[in-house]
Amino acid sequence: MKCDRKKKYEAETLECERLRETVEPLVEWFRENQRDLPWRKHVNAYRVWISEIMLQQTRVEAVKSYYTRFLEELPDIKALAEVPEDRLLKLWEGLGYYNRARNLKAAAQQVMEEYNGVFPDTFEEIKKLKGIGSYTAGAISSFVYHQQKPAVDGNVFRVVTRILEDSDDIMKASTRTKIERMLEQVIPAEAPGDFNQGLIELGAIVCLPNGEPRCESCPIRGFCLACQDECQMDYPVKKKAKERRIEKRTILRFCDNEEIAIRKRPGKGLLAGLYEFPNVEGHLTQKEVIEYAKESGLTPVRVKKLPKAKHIFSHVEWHMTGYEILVDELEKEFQNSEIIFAGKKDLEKNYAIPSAFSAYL
DNA sequence: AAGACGGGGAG
DNA sequence: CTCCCAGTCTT
Repeated sequence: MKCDRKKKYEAETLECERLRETVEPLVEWFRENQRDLPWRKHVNAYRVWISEIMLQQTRVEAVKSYYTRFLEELPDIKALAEVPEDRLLKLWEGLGYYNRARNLKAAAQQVMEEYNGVFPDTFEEIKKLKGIGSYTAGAISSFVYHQQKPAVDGNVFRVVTRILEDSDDIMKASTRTKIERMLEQVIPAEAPGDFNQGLIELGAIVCLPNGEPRCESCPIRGFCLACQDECQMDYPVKKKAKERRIEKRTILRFCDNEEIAIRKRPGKGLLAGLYEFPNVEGHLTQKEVIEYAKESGLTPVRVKKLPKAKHIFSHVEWHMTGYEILVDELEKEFQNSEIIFAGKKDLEKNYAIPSAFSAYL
């Protein structure tokens, strides 16, 4: 009787053979049908790197304008390594997962110091850079340096699990490792980048995540088990996320006729380093808000209740209520050194405010 | 292995 | 509204 390990090995070998059949049609399809995207013109490591980081958890349409603006202002590694953090976060404002931006700068500094300003050209070296994990290292090393390394993102998970009717939970690290291991044996030496991008592009425009996939225009439907069995929607298998906790907060707009009070969030944690309106835990009453204002040294002229708002993060929900507290002369009255007074133009131009606060902006 | 970390689109 | 998307770092 065969041991378990051997059975698994043989199953994987068969799955590799199925995947191998998709290589040629997929590469050809990608070359014919790829979208015209800003980061696909004059390909180099810097441009691919920035685009891949921006594209993490973020849709192509949303990224386009950010990418163009980012590259105009920070056209190379040196410029990125030297950009002030507040300016960097302003360029990133609205994209979310702001640590991605901080990691970009840290990695740029790493490249300046450890690689003489030249982006490293092997998977192993690239992966050592801050913010670059298995996927992004695979993407850069295969798209730019033609290394035979897999780049498994959500699109690839979807495409591969459908081709193979693979029911492993894609949230498990072992599933990623397995798919990477299989793809590594399949990636063609002549076109590693086009094959990887073919899988990704197929997932983005044909093998769709929501709604019915467009199997009729899929170049590899003949090799797809899920398509044959019409069970595409059953893949990928993913364990349900746990429920979000709810946080009640009260947002406070302290303002006079010219300026409004903002403050910088802590350097770690949610929305780290971004700016916000002062806010407190819980839903305060008008009376409590006036009390809070007086404790801050203010003499409110008028207090107005603002509409409720909700903002959903991946792991927490903010249920917000707000007040506008009009003061005679904000800057003279406020006793708190952490508070910054910003005019309307100043706020728009110089401070990154996350969209969680947009209802009060 | 599990949790933290944003924001937006589709139905 | 509810569903979906899912890379990397930290713990």
